[in-house]
Amino acid sequence: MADYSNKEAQIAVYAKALAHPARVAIIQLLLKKQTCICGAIVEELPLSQSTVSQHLKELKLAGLIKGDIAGVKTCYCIDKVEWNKAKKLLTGLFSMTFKKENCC
Amino acid sequence: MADYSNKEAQIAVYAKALAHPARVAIIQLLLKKQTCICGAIVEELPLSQSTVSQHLKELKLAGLIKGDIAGVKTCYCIDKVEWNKAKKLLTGLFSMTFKKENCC
DNA sequence: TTTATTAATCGTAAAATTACGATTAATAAA
DNA sequence: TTTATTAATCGTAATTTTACGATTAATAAA
Repeated sequence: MADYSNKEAQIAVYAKALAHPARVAIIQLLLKKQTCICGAIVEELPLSQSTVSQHLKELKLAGLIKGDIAGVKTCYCIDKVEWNKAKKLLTGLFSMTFKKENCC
Repeated sequence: MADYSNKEAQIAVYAKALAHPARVAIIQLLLKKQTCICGAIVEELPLSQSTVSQHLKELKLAGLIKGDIAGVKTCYCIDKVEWNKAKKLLTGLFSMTFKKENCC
């Protein structure tokens, strides 16, 4: 009956950001690669430039990444502070202990 | 250009399941509570019975929970095996190390 | 200055999500 | 058997997401 907690809402925001394989792929790319130029990301994905741009926008909206315009190109990278918040919340959820054996 | 990996796709499936505060709340409830009767879950959420049922269906579809019909009621609980798979994939993603300092 | 490159945004269509009330099917209780 | 309870499903409307091509704005290169 009560409303959701901030924590629950924020977990949902981060989870939603990772709720599409393209965005998961982008995040992994940014974690691994030396470069984070938008064009390179587009090349790695089976999607058009505009669609990739949209996914980048969503990740940016959730706070997980940030973009830095460098001339004609844009350099993306993980926002470490926000990423660690997400890590804390998500791993926190998954590290909760089961209070009882399954009832089902 | 290539397609997504199974891993990326599966991470997205689990993340999508957690991409709504109501479903995060349900999962937390099932992790904490002694009881997991559908009616009790409905009472805890600011949503109608049918909407909660829909969210339960989505969580079940992602594999994270299972339901056991017990007479007129239905008892829900976390699917531990699947939950641990999700835990492994998600915490795996978040434990990836940064290969370089931020470029932005 | 003109041309090319890069990435964001616009416009749009199709599909998916979210929410609800109403109905249904199944079991339990009277 | 009749009535009540529970939860799934149906039907539906509103919103959001996803995807693309086309256009735009900005910078770089010729």
